[in-house]
Amino acid sequence: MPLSVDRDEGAPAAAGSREYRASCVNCRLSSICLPLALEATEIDALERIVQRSKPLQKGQYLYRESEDFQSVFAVRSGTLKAYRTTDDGREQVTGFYFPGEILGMDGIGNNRHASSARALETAAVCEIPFASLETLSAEMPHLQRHFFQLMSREIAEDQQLITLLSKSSADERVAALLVSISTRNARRKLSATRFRLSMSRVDIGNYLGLTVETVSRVFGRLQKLGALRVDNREIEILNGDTLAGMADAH
Amino acid sequence: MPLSVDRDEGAPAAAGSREYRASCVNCRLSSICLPLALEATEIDALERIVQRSKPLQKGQYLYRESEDFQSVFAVRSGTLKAYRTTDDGREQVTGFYFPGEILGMDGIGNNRHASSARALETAAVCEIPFASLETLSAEMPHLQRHFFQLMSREIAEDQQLITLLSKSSADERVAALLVSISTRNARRKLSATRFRLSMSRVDIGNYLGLTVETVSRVFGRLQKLGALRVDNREIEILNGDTLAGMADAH
DNA sequence: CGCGCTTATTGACGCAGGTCAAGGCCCGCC
DNA sequence: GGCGGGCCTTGACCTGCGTCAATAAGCGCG
Repeated sequence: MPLSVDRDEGAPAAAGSREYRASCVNCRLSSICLPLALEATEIDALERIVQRSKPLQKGQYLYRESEDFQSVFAVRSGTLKAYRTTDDGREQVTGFYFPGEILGMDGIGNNRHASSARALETAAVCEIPFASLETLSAEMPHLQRHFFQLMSREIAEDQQLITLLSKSSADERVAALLVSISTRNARRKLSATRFRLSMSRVDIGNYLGLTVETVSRVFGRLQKLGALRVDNREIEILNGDTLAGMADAH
Repeated sequence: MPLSVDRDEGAPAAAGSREYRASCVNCRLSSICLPLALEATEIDALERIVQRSKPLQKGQYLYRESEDFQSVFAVRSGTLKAYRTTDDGREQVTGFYFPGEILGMDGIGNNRHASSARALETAAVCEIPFASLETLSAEMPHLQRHFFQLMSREIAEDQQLITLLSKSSADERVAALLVSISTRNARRKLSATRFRLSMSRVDIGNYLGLTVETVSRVFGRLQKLGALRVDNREIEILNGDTLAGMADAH
């Protein structure tokens, strides 16, 4: 199997190459994951600390809750889910991560991962050792700021999920997730209206605080409304306005 | 009214003083809000950027959603709540902040506050201009790390709330909040078993995704169980184990 | 001290979504 | 290609919490 696992792969490696050094310069995801203001020499310094590792197979762990925290990760291709396990064994999916997005930042606080992360499909990530990142950040104000911003946005996004869980109906929750995925696809220049869900109904339900059955019924309802066409995991958004309307309001 | 508004006030100002310069050295909350590893000269540099401002009266805003972000704030005394308003006007309380805790970090990401914050009772805060904090962080590795950690912990806490909202019953949610308040009180060397709630039932319900009526009924139930004594806003925890048991598991 | 307001409690009732159960479909594997 | 196991859908029923409503209890204020 070639190194490139998916069309999202940032910089396609030369066929047969085993070269795992990252190349942020050529990565077409850099606009999402890097601060734009970095200069060439700065990107170079960053590249030197970033490690590109072997692709993860579906179901493989990137890291596990309460493991020592060493690095944060940028998704190159594929999708991952992060989740935490409660004391009585229930899981809570806390996020889905698409190419260009950063995960693992919840481990910084206690030097220990606060959640587990695993691949929903074959996925490749860049590993960014946090100690190096800290050192580099002290020298590169843009980078420092960028990471403060990334973390802050993660907070803001979690707060949005909190609001969703606390105040919205099942229909609104599912609509909001679909809109979110659609928006994130658009940012990666993929179709905002047709895509394949990489996560199961169970994961969706878990993330949104709903049961599988309810998720399924909601898909049915949205389809009947003409907002959506659902064929198993293939989604086509027929009426984005309807969906957006449900998503961010009453 | 004297400057000192509450026994939580970090460094009691000399009577009649109008001196709003902060004194982190003398502040007995510094163990919560500052990195322990800072050296005296470093604390000094930090103090120079921290501003201590006029106390807020109950209901006054510290900042409002979508205002320009300038600073983060450390609570000196009193309690604040942070909340965001959805497009259709509903509010979601995203957190309560007690002395020693930092709020406003969700504004860094977009240079714009992602939530509003107002005082639940008379409260005093230290203002920490973020631009200065960034500059200083680049020079002081301990400080940089400390803020990364603070933000990371905020993420982890939000994720805990997500889990609570998504997976727990009304009883469990209320129990979890009480345990959280109790723990935070203990950290400030206050009683972990007897305290006065600074927030209304409405705020509690809003935060936990419940109605006032449900919160009220839960208090009733917990009381009948003998876990609690409730007298309006006065709480006495009679059986912390029962409560903790409900809080963090099924 | 009594007036009016906000906050809290309590009860009766309804419904969104959970639960349980059954059946169909997709897909990897031999 | 057909077998097996997970994934998804659909239906019938049940329940925890929301909603509505009425009353009470705290509290600032004149």
